[in-house]
Amino acid sequence: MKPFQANKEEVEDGDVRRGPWTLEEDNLLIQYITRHGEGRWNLLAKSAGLKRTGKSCRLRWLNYLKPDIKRGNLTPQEQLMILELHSKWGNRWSKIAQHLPGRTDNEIKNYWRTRVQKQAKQLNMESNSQSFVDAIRCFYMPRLVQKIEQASAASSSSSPLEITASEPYLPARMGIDSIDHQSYKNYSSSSTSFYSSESSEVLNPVEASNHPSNVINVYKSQDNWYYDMQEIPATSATEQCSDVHMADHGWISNDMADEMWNLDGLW
DNA sequence: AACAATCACAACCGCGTGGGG
DNA sequence: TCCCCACGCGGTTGTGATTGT
Repeated sequence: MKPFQANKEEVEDGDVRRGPWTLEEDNLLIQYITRHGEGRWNLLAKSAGLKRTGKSCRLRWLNYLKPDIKRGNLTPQEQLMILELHSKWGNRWSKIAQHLPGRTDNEIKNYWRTRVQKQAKQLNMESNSQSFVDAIRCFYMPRLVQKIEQASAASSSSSPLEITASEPYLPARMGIDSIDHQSYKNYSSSSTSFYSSESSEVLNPVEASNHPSNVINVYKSQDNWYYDMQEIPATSATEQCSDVHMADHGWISNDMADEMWNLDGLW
């Protein structure tokens, strides 16, 4: 949907307008908030001369007009962050959005519904099922990390290396028969930590009771996200994502691994 | 080229919460 | 304590764009 486009479906219910915002309305809202600030949305709507509800004004501002809104596709880093945080917090979109500067809860929610839930559907899984959570952790998240690494490698000539990993993170293809456990073990579900630049604190420290040293640290500096993948001892178990573990869950198969792989382009 | 199906995302809706009177 | 209001959150819907047939 293009912004600022007048729409024949626009509705005026009494004195309240609904539907897509016009450029004129956007300008009114921006000008008013620039002068008077946010808040008191119902009053703001009236005072600004907008025939909109306060709710509508607030939503338009927060999700679209606010200056620090970041537009464009989510980066692999951001996608990884969303997957990780959602696995922790569920549909707490606002809370998740707090850790993705410039991204709104609405945007994250839409991403989840259109991309992630689609994956679940195609795999005949419930998006909130443990099986799908495992699928995300064991297939998609490592692949995102791989993407991040590749992007980092591609840009390393012009900028400092942002991601540290001593070896290829995953085998090029990860069918169930070809899993390279030694390289795959570097990512484990229960041990990912995120850091914020503002506070330098661990945002969601998850104690990995079984694999305490298997960690990907994610932190932000300026406008860039950084990943710090710590090596883990060779003796660490790989049960989180091993074929044995998956078999225990009763959902993995060669076919499914292939199917997951074929869906890779959708991400 | 035309139509249908699907995607992406802006916008709306209902509900819960908290503060003030 | 109750009521009202503002606000914020999560779920859902609507619609233009894109892709497939």
